[in-house]
Amino acid sequence: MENRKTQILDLALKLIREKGYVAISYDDLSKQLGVTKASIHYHFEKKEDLGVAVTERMQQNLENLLLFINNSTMTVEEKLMHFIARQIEISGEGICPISSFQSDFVSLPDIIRQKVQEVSKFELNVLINILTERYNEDIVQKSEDVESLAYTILSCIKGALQYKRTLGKDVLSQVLNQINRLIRS
Amino acid sequence: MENRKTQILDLALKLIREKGYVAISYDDLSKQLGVTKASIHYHFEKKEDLGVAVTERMQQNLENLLLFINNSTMTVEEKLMHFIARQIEISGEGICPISSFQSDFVSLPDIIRQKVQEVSKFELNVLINILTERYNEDIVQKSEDVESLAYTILSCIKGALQYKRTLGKDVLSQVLNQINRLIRS
DNA sequence: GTCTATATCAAGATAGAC
DNA sequence: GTCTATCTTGATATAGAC
Repeated sequence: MENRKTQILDLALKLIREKGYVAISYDDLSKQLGVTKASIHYHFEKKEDLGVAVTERMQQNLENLLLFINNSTMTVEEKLMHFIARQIEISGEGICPISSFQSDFVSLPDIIRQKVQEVSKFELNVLINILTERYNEDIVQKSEDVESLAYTILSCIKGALQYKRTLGKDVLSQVLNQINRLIRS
Repeated sequence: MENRKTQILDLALKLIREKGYVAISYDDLSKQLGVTKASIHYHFEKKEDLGVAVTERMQQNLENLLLFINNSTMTVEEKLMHFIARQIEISGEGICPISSFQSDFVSLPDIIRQKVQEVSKFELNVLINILTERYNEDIVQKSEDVESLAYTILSCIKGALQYKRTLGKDVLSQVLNQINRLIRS
């Protein structure tokens, strides 16, 4: 069943956002799906394989987002807000999966580490593209400024999603206001 | 030996920054210190006890920082930069221990979760104090603005420390530039 | 493709000697 | 205060039946 494989992947991604890659087990997955551990091992022989598949799903999600944004009639600012909204929306009760992998980074197998770096760079580039378009319309800025702005926006969002856990939900909306200040000034 | 206890605590804090609370084991600690697991269990009967002790150490570190800042002759901007520099300096090869606990949050025992929330709130207040002083000197701003600025600076720094792992070391300096923009505008 | 059963290993934890 | 030895549990992983 190709469907089951996707189902496992979806759940794994959700649990990684909630508990992290190191903390999730085949037992967690199997119980929540009502199948046995062995069944999951059939689809993803080793945990590493599951981890790699998850990063590929993340990459895919970002590519879909990029396509959607590029084919839309949104203004550049709307695109940026859409990008940010997606990050928040996807996270649900958890944090961004990239943050999750970053926290577990030294415990990850090499292959997963490489994949996470790839996804992370791709995500940065998606944001840089959006911001570059924005700055071409208005004030022309040095490309380094756009890059550092992209770094900052990503750091802010991901950091805020984590602070939500210890400081409460309103962290995000407040941080969004400050991001808007950065973009407009 | 009271010294051994501190030694364990120091190492635990370091390893939590590098690998996270869930990922570290009494085996890691004992091997690196050249003692047995049982010896560590003597000082911290359960892993939970070690986790709590680590959060108390974090709280202590923040209190020391606050004292140092309040008793110094630094300008407010220098205080802020000192605050940020400390966060970075402490992290070493890892991320901020608060971020680390936030990532592991749902896997933590209740007591540790509470402690982490306390430390997190205290850290926020230290930063708010610094910023409030700053804004009293210059433009008077609404207190909510100071709070949201504090949220944002914390999120930025912690997020950037994590992105360092996937995007490289220069993330931090670039983010710092943007934080300066936020403070001055 | 999913199951039962089992092997293997590491982790948290405890008992008791020194 | 540190040690050896041991228990228990949970996790990754594999073999083989259905």
